[in-house]
Amino acid sequence: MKPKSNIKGVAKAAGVSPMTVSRYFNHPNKLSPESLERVEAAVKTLNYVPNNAARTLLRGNSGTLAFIGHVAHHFDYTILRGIEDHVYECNYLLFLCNADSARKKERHFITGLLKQRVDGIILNPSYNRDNLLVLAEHHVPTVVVDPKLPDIPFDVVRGDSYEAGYDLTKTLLGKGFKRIAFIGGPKGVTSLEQRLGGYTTAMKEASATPITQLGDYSRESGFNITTQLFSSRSPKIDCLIAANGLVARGILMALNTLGLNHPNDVAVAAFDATEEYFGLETPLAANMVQPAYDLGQCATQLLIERIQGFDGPPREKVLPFKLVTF
Amino acid sequence: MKPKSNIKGVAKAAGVSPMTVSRYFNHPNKLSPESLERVEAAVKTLNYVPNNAARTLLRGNSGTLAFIGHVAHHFDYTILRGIEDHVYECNYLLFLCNADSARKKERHFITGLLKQRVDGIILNPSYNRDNLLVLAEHHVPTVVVDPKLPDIPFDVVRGDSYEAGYDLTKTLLGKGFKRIAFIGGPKGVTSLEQRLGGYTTAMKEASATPITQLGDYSRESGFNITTQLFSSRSPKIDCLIAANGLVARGILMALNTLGLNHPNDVAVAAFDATEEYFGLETPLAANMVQPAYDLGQCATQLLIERIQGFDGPPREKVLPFKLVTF
DNA sequence: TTGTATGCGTTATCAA
DNA sequence: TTGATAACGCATACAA
Repeated sequence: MKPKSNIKGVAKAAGVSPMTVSRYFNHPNKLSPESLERVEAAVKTLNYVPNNAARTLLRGNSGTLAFIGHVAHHFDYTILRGIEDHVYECNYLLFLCNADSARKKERHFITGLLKQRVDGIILNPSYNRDNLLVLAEHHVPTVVVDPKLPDIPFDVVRGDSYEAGYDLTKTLLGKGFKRIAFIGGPKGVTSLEQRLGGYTTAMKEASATPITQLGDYSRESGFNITTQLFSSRSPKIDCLIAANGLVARGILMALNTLGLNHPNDVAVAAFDATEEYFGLETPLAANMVQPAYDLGQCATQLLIERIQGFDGPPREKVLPFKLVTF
Repeated sequence: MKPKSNIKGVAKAAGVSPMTVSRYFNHPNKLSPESLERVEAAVKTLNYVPNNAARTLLRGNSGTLAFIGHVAHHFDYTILRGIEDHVYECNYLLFLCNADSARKKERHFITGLLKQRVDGIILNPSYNRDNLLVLAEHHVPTVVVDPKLPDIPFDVVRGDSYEAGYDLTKTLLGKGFKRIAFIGGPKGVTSLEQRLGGYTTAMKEASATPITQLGDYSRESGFNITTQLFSSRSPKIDCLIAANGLVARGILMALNTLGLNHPNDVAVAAFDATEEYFGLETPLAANMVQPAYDLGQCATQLLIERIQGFDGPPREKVLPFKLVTF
């Protein structure tokens, strides 16, 4: 019968006490060279891997983090990559929890993660305040990226949506466009309202009339709104701002169908239109992009500070958008 | 001093024994209605959440699965979604381990997951046989999706690449194309070699000469190969098969630069060109797509069967591609 | 249906 | 530098 692959078995094989083996993994510098060597050999022959469950039980933390969100667009995945890379550097493992913006699914994940004694959570879109409260009650360090709701009792990382809306509109006005419409995106979502605010302000400053047609973030939304917009009235609209890349795609399809040419008849600009969405033939008039990867990295950074004991009031990191061309 | 939020504290608050609380979570049907109610109340007031670490320690399994891979393209992410959804249904939590095809990173994740006593692993591209052996040594149930290497001692799920290559080529020949070239994709990778095999066979059956220019899966690869191909000689090539969506994009860019028109001068077809990569203006001549989501689901299914005790020899599931148009 | 005793693998604490 | 002991929270086996 071969010895069990636990700390005791290794200790016996190495001729030392279990504590020495434990120290081999946790404070190897506190061991004599001889002990070090003997334990190393025993570990190798027994193929021993420490059992994190025992450690978690004892210490109350598991060495794991989690991302709860709704990875639907390329933008979300880029945030996730930023998180992943930083999590990796900090030697944690990451749970991926795609809650699909469904309250029940999100709750399911939260419960599961609490059971696992996850050390911290990065939360992307959540429209549900009560799920956030559960996290607060259990004192799980939590950081929210790109929040959909205002007044959240956690650290928050987001893009500067107001400024982005303002700057994008200014840019377009500067290019000579006069009748600029804002298309798509869900009503009531903080970041979108802020972009809209920036757009509206910039338009008014230019004595232009804001034209907004909200919807959601889908291609269909862009397609339908555009189709309606150009068939109901005979608008003098010369530029459309898409709420995101998918909406832009829908807009382009609609213009195509309508026999209108981008950029000659109507120019299309967008927020967060990532490289993957656009071909060579139709560069956008302008494209204001959130630093998605940085958002992820920054969120992870804040989270780890919390885990390491930072106990100040909720922080808010606001990162600037970038004007991107391709 | 408030009672600790463990099974004992709940037991005391509910006036029952710890075992009754344990049963409340694991075999609630074996409790009297009264006990059930009292425990439920105590759990609620104490905000108690079971500690999975203790359970893992006792049972040896953690209720977690992991995906190790390299999520770079939309295709990979679709596989991941298939995995995620099935994992969710089966009530596991999923670790996301983006190893970026780096041997060292992959090994790091494997070690970490072993420590966590992960119940099973789904492995995507791995070019490293020794990492696979580590998994085998530790008897972690493992399933490989879309393997890059042949002869792997685990369950495997993959697309029928040979048939896909054959069928796609036949389709194009059937459309009247004669001089069809195969562009991009890395040499030595099983699935690509198989596509190539199918392509070659179909070409030979039609008494046509195969023309292949491998590279990798990047847009640059498609761009460069195409540029070279059409400047070095004056080919009578009338159709290009791109190894994937990014390569196709590169090809289209190159043709554009060369002043050649798709589909009139040279038609472009592809494998795995997903919706996101293409606009309205340039539908592909043909597009042979792996059922990525299904691959993920199937892999998860096989994995869970292994976890539940299935102990047969390695299985291989081969799913058919689909011819997709948009 | 309920309860008691025991042990899972590890590490904090204290002692040597 | 090393070791003995106890404790982390839970569920299995058994007893009542």
